[in-house]
Amino acid sequence: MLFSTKAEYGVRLMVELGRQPGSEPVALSAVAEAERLPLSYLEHLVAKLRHAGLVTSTRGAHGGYQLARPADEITMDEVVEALEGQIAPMECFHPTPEGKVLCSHESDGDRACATKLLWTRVQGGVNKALSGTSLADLVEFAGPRESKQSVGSAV
Amino acid sequence: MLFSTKAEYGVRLMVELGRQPGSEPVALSAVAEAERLPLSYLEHLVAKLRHAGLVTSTRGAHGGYQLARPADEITMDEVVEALEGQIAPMECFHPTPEGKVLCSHESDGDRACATKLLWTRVQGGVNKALSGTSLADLVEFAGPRESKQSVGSAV
DNA sequence: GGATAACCGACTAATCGAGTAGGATTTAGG
DNA sequence: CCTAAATCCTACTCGATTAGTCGGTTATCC
Repeated sequence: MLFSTKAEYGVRLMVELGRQPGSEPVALSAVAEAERLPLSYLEHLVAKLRHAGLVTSTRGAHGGYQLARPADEITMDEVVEALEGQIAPMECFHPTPEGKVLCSHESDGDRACATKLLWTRVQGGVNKALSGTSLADLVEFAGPRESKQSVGSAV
Repeated sequence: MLFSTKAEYGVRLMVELGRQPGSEPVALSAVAEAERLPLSYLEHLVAKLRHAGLVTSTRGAHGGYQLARPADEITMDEVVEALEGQIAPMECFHPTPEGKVLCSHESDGDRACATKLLWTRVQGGVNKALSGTSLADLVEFAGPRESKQSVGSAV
């Protein structure tokens, strides 16, 4: 598996927030029930999303969570990275702030790391998929609440 | 991390086999030494590659391993899948023999799984990167033995 | 003040990754 | 035939991570 249920649950949580029409916060317990996910586990995940600045919270009665930004300004690479940590195909892969890629094997001496080409391509593919998909895309795909719409194979 | 060191080590092992010029088998201990990897761990990995029909072995003294096919006929999706198992972004993702994708949440009743769109795109990106890269590409990228050639940033 | 809900940290069970260890089997060469 | 070199195979360990649970604290609305 490329990703764990943290990404899965967390994305579903975000979609659930994104499909809420109003501007009132929605309680985590409501999300947990709607998605049939354990509330106490969601608490951990939503904390990560909050620390990443993707959701805001209001405490106390009638409190809950909201998206920090409109859904079409949230890309899924932010979401998945907040939940799973740095997205790199391999342990030795350290993207620098300037966008370059360092491979810790590079200092091996006699040659460039043979696998670098492959992992670079894989990371490119994943990154493109994640950053090219917004939360709004998923909300639209999921359709309005309670109405199961037929979903074509166009992806 | 998307992949573990199983993929990393296994790919490096394959590259090492691919850069051997002759048709004689190379001993795993030679690969282990060249790549500075633990021999006993490589044994596990090469077993997976053998079961997948990617390498052949000859036992006994002067035995070792060889590629089962020319390097340009081996694509990296085969290699990585042999080492890591089915490449799916998420637990719930089950590709059918016909190439379609099933999501176990699909039976949730009230709607299609909201995350399906995202994981489908991610899988597409990874698959394209892996199946679009052959072992020969990596062998060429790594360059000939013992001569570190300058590697451009073109990827 | 009580109910509601976010927040926080500690704990747990199961699984997986990354090896190690030890042996059994096969084969080339002397 | 004997031995060294190799593949092959099973079992084991140790640590990290996943997927949670649990109990308690704080903040807020009514």
